[in-house]
Amino acid sequence: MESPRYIYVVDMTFAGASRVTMADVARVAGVSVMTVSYCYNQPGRVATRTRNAVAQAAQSLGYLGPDPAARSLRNGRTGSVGVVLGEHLVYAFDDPQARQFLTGVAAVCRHRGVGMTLIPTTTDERDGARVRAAAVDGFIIWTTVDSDPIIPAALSLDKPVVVHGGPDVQGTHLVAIDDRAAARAISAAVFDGAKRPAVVSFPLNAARESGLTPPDLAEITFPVTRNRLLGVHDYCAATGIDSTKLVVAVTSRNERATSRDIIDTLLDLPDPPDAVMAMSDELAFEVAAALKKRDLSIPYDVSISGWDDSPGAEAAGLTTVRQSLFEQGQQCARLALSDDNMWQQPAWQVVLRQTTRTKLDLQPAP
Amino acid sequence: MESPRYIYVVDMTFAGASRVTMADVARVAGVSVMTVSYCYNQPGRVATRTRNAVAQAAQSLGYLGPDPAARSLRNGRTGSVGVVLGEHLVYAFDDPQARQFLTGVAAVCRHRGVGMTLIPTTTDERDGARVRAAAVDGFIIWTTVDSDPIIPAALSLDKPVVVHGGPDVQGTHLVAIDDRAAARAISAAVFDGAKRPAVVSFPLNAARESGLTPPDLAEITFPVTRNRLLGVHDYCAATGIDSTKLVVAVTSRNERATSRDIIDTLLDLPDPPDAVMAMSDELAFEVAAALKKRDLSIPYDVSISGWDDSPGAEAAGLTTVRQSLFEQGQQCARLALSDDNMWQQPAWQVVLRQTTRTKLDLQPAP
DNA sequence: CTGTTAGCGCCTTCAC
DNA sequence: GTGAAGGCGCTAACAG
Repeated sequence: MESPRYIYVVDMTFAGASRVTMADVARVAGVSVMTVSYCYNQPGRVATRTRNAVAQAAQSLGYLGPDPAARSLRNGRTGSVGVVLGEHLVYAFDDPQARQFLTGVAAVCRHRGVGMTLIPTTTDERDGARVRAAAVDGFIIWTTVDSDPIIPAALSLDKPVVVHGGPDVQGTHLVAIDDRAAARAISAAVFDGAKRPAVVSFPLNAARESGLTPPDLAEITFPVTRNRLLGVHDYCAATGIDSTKLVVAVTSRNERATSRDIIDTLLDLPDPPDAVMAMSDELAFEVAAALKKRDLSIPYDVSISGWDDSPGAEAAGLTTVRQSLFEQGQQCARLALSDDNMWQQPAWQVVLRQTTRTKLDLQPAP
Repeated sequence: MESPRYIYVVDMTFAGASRVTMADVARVAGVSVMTVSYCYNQPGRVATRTRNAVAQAAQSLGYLGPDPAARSLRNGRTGSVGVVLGEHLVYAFDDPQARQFLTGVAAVCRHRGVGMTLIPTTTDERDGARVRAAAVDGFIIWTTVDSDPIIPAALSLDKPVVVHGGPDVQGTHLVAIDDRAAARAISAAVFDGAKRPAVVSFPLNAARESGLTPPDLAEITFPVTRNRLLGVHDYCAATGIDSTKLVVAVTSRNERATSRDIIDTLLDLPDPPDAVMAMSDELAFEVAAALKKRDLSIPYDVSISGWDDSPGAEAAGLTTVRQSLFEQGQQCARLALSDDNMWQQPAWQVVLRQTTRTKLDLQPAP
């Protein structure tokens, strides 16, 4: 003997509602199906009396409006933007950058009354299918590797595809600051006068191996990481630093606990750095904590810089690259909803505070 | 003159793909439409040769798999769970509790390969329509007020509805700890020996007015807030404390910065509290900071307790109610996907640390 | 293992 | 201001 899975409110307004269709409402109201459809989609077109009759019929039957699946089959819109966070999904809510970005996306979605669908991926070959099977009107892809197959998969659907961070693929919109220029500028702030510059870097590629790597640009497939390292090299080239001597500590994740080991390794080198450019404020905070533990002063023994100017950077006096992930999230959402043709590259700015020694003015050229 | 909105990869595999249907593939492969459908949905059922022929036809036409809208119109499933965070949506990613919860939901979704659709609401009368218009297989509703209309709206669709926190509505699944019992237990820990107990509370209702309110239970429509205050009253009743003398500082949001003013007001009362039960660890941290600013010692001048045992509580030595929002998120997701009939109420536990003076054993009865 | 039939619930198109 | 026809792309149910 089976018992019902759910117990419904007895009110007939709601019972079994999902099986009621426009046709039922039309029959009860004594009008055609089209009239019911108009009542929901172009109410101005329907006579007030008719509209009331339809409303009453709908109410008495517990009809609750057009079915979303049928509607989107018919008109091709789903009312949701897809957001692909990659393997990242499960810890996206812990990453301050991803959070600010998602908040920006959410703000636009809420304003427009559209949903945001987080699409899970797992780095296996079924990801393309999952992306294509998502009922969304456009895609936002959180920073990924150069030839991530989900990008062509998303592109194949004839819907807007917006990539945040990178890579820059033909047919997509790229929303990202000029990481290379910003890296060059922040290098000037943090490496000014340094003898032994070092970088604490995001992962190089999907393998996410941590290590003290000499920067082999060829194996870097995360565009953000690559562009920032290129910017550092630009600075080295311009100032006569031998960039092959640059130490790059690569973390496997943008998270303090995860990066602790490699940062310790970096600071305990026989010839430890006297200036550290970190690719995020989080990582910079961890470097600062590690320096404090070693009784090294910032910026006199070691100057450090972060990236993002996240909440907390100001209080910590951290020199950093300011950018608004929130605004970038908003921009991505607008582009994914085809609601913004006025593309402009997001702004960035070097914010000089107390963790670096330089007094130079390091803003980007206008 | 119009220029094309997107530039597509020239590869014909992808161009204009979205207009290719199963019928086209069937024609080219020389089979029926059903066979193509089987190839995608029950490949084991199709002969290898046929399957290859279909795959080749699909490839040559640039067919990329079944259209999600058509598929869900037909079979009634969408492959996504809806999550309603209320007005909360835009700052949900800042709230540590909501984040842990969402991470739990995301973990299950990723495992099952289903998406999670965040449904925006704005507290206007169109919310019901927005909820119903979401193409999802089930709803998860983040803690809300007693008679939030989105609950009947979601219920009317004949899909599983899971409410986290509260309210407990017939026909929905409720996932929440026994807040009342837990509040009584944590009260025993934090108020033990106190002369002037106080509570720093979540909002009472959707108005979210901050204030130093005498606890009028009738106006409280957030079940979580109500249950926790009831638990405090239970404790008062059992120990002979006059609960009308209990001071309740109500915050408008579970966030440190927002709650600062009311906490200052509370601590600067002519007769300030000597024990504070806060409804979250965040709020407790803010209380601790405010006490420190006043050079009051914890727990000797003032004992305090938090709620959730979030990361950070242990390091701070905070006495708190431990619960796993992550597991609760997982449970909600499973229920929303009709994948879990083994419902059991989530566990909680009082964790005694250094911010309270009591040494009693305060675990829940088995 | 493959095909036929019959819609899913709605909205575009075109008539009146 | 309203209605009739037709089909969006797919799959459940049932043959064979």
